[in-house]
Amino acid sequence: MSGRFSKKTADSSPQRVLAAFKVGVDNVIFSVDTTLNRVLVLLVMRQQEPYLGQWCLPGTLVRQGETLEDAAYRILDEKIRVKNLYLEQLYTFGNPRQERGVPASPSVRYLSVSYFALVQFEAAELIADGVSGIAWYPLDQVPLLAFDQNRILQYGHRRLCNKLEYSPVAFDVLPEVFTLNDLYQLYTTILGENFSDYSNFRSRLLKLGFLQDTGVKVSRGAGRPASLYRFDANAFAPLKDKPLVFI
Amino acid sequence: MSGRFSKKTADSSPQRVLAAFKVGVDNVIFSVDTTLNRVLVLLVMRQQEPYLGQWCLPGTLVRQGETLEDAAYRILDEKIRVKNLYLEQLYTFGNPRQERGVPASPSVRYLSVSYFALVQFEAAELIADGVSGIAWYPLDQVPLLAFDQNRILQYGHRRLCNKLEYSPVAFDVLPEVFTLNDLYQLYTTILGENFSDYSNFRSRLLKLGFLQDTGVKVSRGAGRPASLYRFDANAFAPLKDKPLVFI
DNA sequence: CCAAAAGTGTTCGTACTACACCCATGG
DNA sequence: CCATGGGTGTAGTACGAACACTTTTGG
Repeated sequence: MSGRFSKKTADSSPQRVLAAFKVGVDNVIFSVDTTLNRVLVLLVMRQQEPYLGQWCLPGTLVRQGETLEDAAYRILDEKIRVKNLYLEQLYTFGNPRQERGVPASPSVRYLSVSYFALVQFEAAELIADGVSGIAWYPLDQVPLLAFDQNRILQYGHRRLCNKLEYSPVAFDVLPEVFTLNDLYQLYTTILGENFSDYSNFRSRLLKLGFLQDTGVKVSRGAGRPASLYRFDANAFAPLKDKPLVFI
Repeated sequence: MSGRFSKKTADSSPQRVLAAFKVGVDNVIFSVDTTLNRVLVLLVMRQQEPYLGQWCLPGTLVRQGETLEDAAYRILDEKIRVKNLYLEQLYTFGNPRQERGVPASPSVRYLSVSYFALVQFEAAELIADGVSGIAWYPLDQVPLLAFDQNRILQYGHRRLCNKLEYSPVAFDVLPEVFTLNDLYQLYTTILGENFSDYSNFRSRLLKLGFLQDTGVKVSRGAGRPASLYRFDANAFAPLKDKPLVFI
């Protein structure tokens, strides 16, 4: 039997002490500032002990009658107003030594179900309630977070990169119409400069046929005007769960 | 603002009724019978109400001082003896209407953190404790499970297929040495016959260079004897998080 | 000798890479 | 007219799909 099972304490006494839980949802909310080429994550400042005054991920405890996803959307709604977004469950962390501010019952464990979200930076409007701090942090400048949440963030970042490669998340977070350069900027900002050549990225995506050229041109300063494209979800459907369409 | 946010009830009364939770871990444990070409999942029969006598995924409530992963391994240890296995967290389900047998406190919600496991079928030995039913079910013959767990199973099956394509899980569940046909059988059983031609599968994997030919030949009935190979984790390391090495 | 299983090789088409090059606009 | 960004084309290479073929065993 492998060493992995060393914890096995063949004790099967009928009643063992179960853990009692508070369940919270913590969101890793990303956005992308393509003009400054930065990936941003939304942080809030803690208003209570423990970790008072320290930055952390926006989170909440789950209420009665509320699904986990409900709770995740609720935090989002409390912190930012957005037009489009993508949200999905990320991972569940349940460190037994990590208790959260529930002073009345010190033996209650805190379980964190984390959600991953990607929102449109330009259209996102932070809701400052006057008291609490809230800010977009560039991913490479994130400080030490409360509750060891940097691990969650790291997890979320991996998910962000993967999602971009495998799924059409990008279009959930781009405007209705966009130039191919907008799309390319989003990809390079998240995946780094060396994921693909622009012209190759271009022709690969166009060949797949789910980007409709609207015919409308838009001029951004100097240079030839660019076509505006629209994502065609129907045309994309057959490519669902085909691997790696976007790299 | 999108319709997605219709739940937003601008009520921010300071104290809302938080949900209290029992947290359980439920395992989706797969194994592969390559001789009969079947993917199997481990089910146990419920011994208590609700859903008494109905099949379900092996699960447990999380105890004090125990991590989620601890709990997942504990269930495994209680149900089967295995040599090698792969285990990772799958998804967390928290339906607020789905209560679990905690009759003393009807308002306590049940939260299910599910884990995905893959074990070696040949070396797995089910632990029958005389009372409870336990069995490997072929994936296409799984009955209606308690607590709507078929959703979890479906989720686990998707993960199984993806894992096989992206990561070297297969080697966690094959013997130390194996023939290329053993490996191929594992893949076809899980992914279906039409994922790749044997000879192409062969040459692709060998070219990648993380399979060491031990030189030892093994003869299985008629036909030319096959070489036994060994997975070289070091040689594989540089291919980590390179996409789609196995398809 | 033949069937069965292991292993090798070949052909063909497609897809990615890395560029070079043309186009349209603002200053 | 030229710098700037948008867009097209091409040569070389690599790789996967399909399938023919050789090798080595047991009966």
